[in-house]
Amino acid sequence: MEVAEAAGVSASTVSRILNGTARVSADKRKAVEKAIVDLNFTPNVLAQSLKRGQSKTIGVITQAVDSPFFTETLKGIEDGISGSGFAALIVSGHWNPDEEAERVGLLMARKVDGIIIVSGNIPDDQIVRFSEHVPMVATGHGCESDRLRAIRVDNVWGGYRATKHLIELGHRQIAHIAGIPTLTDATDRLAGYKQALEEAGIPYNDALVVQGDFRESGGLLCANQLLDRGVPFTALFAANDQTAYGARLAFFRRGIRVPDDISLIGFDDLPGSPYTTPPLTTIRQPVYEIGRMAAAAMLALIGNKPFKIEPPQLELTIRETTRRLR
Amino acid sequence: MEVAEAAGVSASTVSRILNGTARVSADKRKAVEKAIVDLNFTPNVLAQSLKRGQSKTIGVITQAVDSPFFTETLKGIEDGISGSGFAALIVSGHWNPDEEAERVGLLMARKVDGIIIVSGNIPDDQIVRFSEHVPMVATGHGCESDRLRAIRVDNVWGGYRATKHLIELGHRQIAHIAGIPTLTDATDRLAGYKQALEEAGIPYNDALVVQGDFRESGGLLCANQLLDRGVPFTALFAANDQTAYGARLAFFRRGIRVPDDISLIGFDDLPGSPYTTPPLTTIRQPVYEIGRMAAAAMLALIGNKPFKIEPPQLELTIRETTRRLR
DNA sequence: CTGTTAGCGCTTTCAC
DNA sequence: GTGAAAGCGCTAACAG
Repeated sequence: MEVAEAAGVSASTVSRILNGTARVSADKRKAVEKAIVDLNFTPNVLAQSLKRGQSKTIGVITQAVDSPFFTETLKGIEDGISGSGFAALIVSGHWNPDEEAERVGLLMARKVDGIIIVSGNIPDDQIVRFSEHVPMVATGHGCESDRLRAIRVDNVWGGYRATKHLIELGHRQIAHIAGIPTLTDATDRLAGYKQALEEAGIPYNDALVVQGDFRESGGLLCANQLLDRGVPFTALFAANDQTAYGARLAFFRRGIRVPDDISLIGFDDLPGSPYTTPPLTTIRQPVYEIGRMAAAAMLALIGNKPFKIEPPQLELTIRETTRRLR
Repeated sequence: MEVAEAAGVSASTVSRILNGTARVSADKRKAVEKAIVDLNFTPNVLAQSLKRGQSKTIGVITQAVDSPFFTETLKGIEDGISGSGFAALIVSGHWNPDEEAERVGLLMARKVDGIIIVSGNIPDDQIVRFSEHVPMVATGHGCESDRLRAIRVDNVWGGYRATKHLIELGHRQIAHIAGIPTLTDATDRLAGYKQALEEAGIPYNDALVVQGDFRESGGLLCANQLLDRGVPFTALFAANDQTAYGARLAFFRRGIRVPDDISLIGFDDLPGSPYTTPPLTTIRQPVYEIGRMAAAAMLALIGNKPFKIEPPQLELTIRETTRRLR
């Protein structure tokens, strides 16, 4: 390499200094260090990777980089690997299992040292199969194996807790805007809703449940639908905060006051939720912490170190969109 | 390579088939294709890159992956390069010039084929210097050179247009919560605010301007500050939507109605802004389009193709937080 | 302590 | 059309 020549030593010596692999005499070290600065030299990570068989890169598959929900997790991952010498290669799967699988291929071709998959629609058994080739960490999935760690919150509990909060406030007619039915996050929350209802002896009413899409526009649409059905309700549990935002606007449009006329609870606790008017009561999901945990688990997996995943806890965050009935 | 052996041909032939570099007889092609499928072979991109001297990777430096403002641009970039065979390596600089410079180094060490830098605090001349080593596209910067393209919106115009909208509605006492003063985005918007005032013959009043931080919490704080000063105002121009959200909450807390008592206008048009209550009037910034354009410009730069950057236009988006005075 | 040698997986002349 | 050979930039034995 160029530096070696300039410093009058062999390439090996330069490599040794760069990596601290072995002791080098002080004078040669000086010469090499000078040459490195003079030539503004940076080792070619590609060549290093090819040689070492690992690329110091962690692949991350997210679903939509534009959703605040994912970006918080991304930030956690980023913070978690920062300083470790690894970099994150981020790609999106857009909730499409085929696309996700293709992305996994893309990442493997780049010889990433591990893949973190943030939520998504890939079947669990396929993830297990992938993990035979490369260490994986999956959030929002339940499966584990030798080289696969899963991080998942208890969405059933979350749906249950949200609904129970409403019930505790005296509500009995509680509507629900569900999420995308193919995602277990959504169906789990719905299951929790039903469970809380049943526990309180409130019969489940199909007319009070409508299917959204986890986005604001869906929330707006669904709330209107709910209202148009004419079945009265005093509280609404939205499957996520974005849905709640949309529903909130629907209510606003019709002059329905929150929480005076209808109590509203969301799910996620997005960064914007403390700043809605009024601030949104919600189930806080520790997305940032999930990201950090995913990163830590991956680093441990790569380094063959033990790591215990503490399942992150959901938390009822009471703000001002829910109130006691009467 | 393994595939070559399995198919009974040389590595060169496999390479030729993989890249379509030369004609290969049909039978060998068949054999190789079969072997590829059988062995589930994917070429090692690292080795390819090392050989070819380009990595099929575009580095992206963003400032904070958790801000909706940046993630929209990121999505645009991602969509823009998808299908081109390139992948995006995303890192954040956190508004810290030193950190940004270090990240550029990290990306260069990985031999990225180009770097897109999304906003940030690196001095322009340093970007020019970087661009001597690797093609660059910078958003929010003005400098251009041989291997450097810049994409920037006219923030002065935006600040001017926002303020003028308020003036057209009859407002004369217009407050402003500014952004981070080290960012030209912020100072430009402030300049536009002053310009509109001057044009309308309204004297600039220091007591009506306070410095925020482009975030909700800052907006809340600053709006309270403004209110506490006791200098009356009927309209507020917030330097970005997040600031507007915070200010909106401050007003809500004090029973000040928007837009009945105070008109409010933001800047950016974040995905959530059409869903605030009431929906936020703002200056729409085409962040997604900026991302796409950055990607297209980069691809053109890499391919040595000509590309004309159409400076993206800001647009006054009137919704329901501003109204005519009286 | 340090230089020599071989090779990571691929592409690309250069012959045949 | 196709194989042999060289080499991208680096690291890791292996000798000294």
